[in-house]
Amino acid sequence: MMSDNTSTTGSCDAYNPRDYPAVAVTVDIVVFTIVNAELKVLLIQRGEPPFLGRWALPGGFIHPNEDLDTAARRELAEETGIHQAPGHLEQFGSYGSPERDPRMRVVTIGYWAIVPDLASPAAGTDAIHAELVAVSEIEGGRVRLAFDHETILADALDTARSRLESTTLAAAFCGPEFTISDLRRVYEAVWNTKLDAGNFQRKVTRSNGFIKPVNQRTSSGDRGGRPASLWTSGDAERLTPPLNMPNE
Amino acid sequence: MMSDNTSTTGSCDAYNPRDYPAVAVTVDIVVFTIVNAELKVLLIQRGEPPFLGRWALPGGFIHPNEDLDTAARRELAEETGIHQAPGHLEQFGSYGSPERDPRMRVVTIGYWAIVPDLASPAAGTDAIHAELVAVSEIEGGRVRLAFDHETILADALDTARSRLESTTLAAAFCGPEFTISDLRRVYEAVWNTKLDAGNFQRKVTRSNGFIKPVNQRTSSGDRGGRPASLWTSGDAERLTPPLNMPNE
DNA sequence: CCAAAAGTGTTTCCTTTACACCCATGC
DNA sequence: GCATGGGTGTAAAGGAAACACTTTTGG
Repeated sequence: MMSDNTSTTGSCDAYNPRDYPAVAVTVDIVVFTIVNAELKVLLIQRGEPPFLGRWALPGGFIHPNEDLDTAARRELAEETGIHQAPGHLEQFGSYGSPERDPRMRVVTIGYWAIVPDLASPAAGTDAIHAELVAVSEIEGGRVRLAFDHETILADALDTARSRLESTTLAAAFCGPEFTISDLRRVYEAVWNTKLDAGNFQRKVTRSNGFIKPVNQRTSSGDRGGRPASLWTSGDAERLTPPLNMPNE
Repeated sequence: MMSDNTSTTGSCDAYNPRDYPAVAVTVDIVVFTIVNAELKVLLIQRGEPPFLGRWALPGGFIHPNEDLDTAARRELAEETGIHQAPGHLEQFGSYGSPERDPRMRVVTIGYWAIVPDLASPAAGTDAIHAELVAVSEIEGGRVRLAFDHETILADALDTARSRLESTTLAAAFCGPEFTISDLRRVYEAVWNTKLDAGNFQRKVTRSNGFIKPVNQRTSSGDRGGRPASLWTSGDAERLTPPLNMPNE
C-alpha cells in the first residue's frame, strides 16, 4: 500500500510503477458544428463490444511524447478524417470513474471543438463510420451514447453554451466571412432559442473587436430580402459586455 | 505503434497494456482560504528532489478503485491534515505535458477547494510541512512553485474568480454564520478590489437564495460601529443576476 | 462629543427589451 | 404590387455606480 506521503508533487518517496494499477489516459473529443441552423455533434458508431453499434465520442490514447492538446488535435484528425484545423479546441473536464470502461481503468480528458460548417456529408468516412448527429436527438434521449459519453456531452454543451456568452467563439462556427444573421443563427442553434434580430445586430456591431466589416454584400437569398453586409472575425477573444443567454 | 482505430471509446481493437507507456494519474489540489481579509493557498514544502525545498501543491496518485473526486477529497485530508469537509471541491483542468515531471509521465487533474477560515495556524502539521501562503506572494513572483504548479495555480485563480461572479460559492469561505461585510471581504480578497459597501449590501440581500437572515446581531467590533445582522447560506447555487468583478 | 461600521436613499447613466418602422432585393 | 430578410429608431424598464445620509455602537 501507499503511504500518506507518497506523491510526485508533495513530499514523497521514489515512485515504483508496480505499486500502482495500469491507468490508461485518453482524450475524448466533442466536435460541434452547425448544419442548417441546427447544432450537431460528430459521433462514431462502435464496431465491437462493449456497446457494439452504439454511438460514441471520437477519442483515443495519448502517445508517450505528446501533451494533451496535441493528442486531442491528432485524434480529431485520425478518428474523424477532419484534416482542417478546428476553429477552436479546448479542454472542459476529466472523467475517471473506475467503472466507466468495463475493460480497464481509463481516465479521459474531455475536449470540445468547433469546426466551421463542413460540407454536409460527414468528413472522411474512409474506414470509420463517423456522422453528424443533431444534439437535440441526444438531449431528447432518442439517441443513446456508449460509456459515460452522455454525461461528457452534457458537460461539453454546458461549457460551450456559457462560453458563447463571454467570448467571441461563436464566429468560429462560421466560415471566414459571414453575415450577422449567420452569427445570430449560431447563437440560436447552440442556445436553442430565438433572438431579436435588430437587438442582436446592434449588440454585435457595437461590441469592440468581435467582428470587422469586409465592405461587401451577399446577393439576396432565393426568397428575396435585402442583401446583407459581410463581416469577418475581429481581434478580441472576450466579449464585453457579454451576450447573455435568455433566462428561460 | 498504435493504429488509427485503436481506442477504448471509438471503434477499436483490444487494448494491450504493453503498447502504452506507464502513465501515472494524480490529483493536485489548490486549497483556498481567507485569513485577515487576504486570500491564501495551502502549500507543502518539498522534502526531496526535484525542486527540493520549493513550495508545491498538495496532491497524489489516484487509487485503483476510487473516482477522481474521491481521490481529491482523500488527498486533501491526507496531505494537509484538514479533516473537515471542504466548503467546496471542484475540478478545473488537467495537465499532461510530457516534461511536467522529470521522473515519469504524470497526468494530473487539478482541483480547487474552499475551506472556511481555519484557525490561523495551518491545520495538521503532523509530519508534513504545510503552510498557508498569500496568493499575492506567488502572483508577485516572490514565492516560486515546483513543477508547473504556478500555471495550475493561475488557472485555479481564474476559475475561482469567475465562479464567484455567477455562483454563491463566496459564502463557502465564511463560517456557518456571517455578516454581509464578511461576505464582501471575501469578494475583495479573491478579486483584490474594493467594493462599495452600500451597493454590495443591496445586491446581496435582493439576490434570491444567496443568503438567509438568522435574526441575530454581532456585538460591535473593538473600534465601535453598528452591530451587524447575521446571515447564513441560502439554497441557491447560481447568482442571478451575477455579481460582476469590476473592470479594472 | 467623535470615530467607525452598518445600512438606506437618491440620482445618473447605461444596458436590455420589445416592437415599430424603413430599406433593398426576388418574384 | 407583395413577401422576405437586413437594418435602424425609440421608448420603457431595470440594473449598476457613485455618493450623501441615517443608524447604532465604542470610547
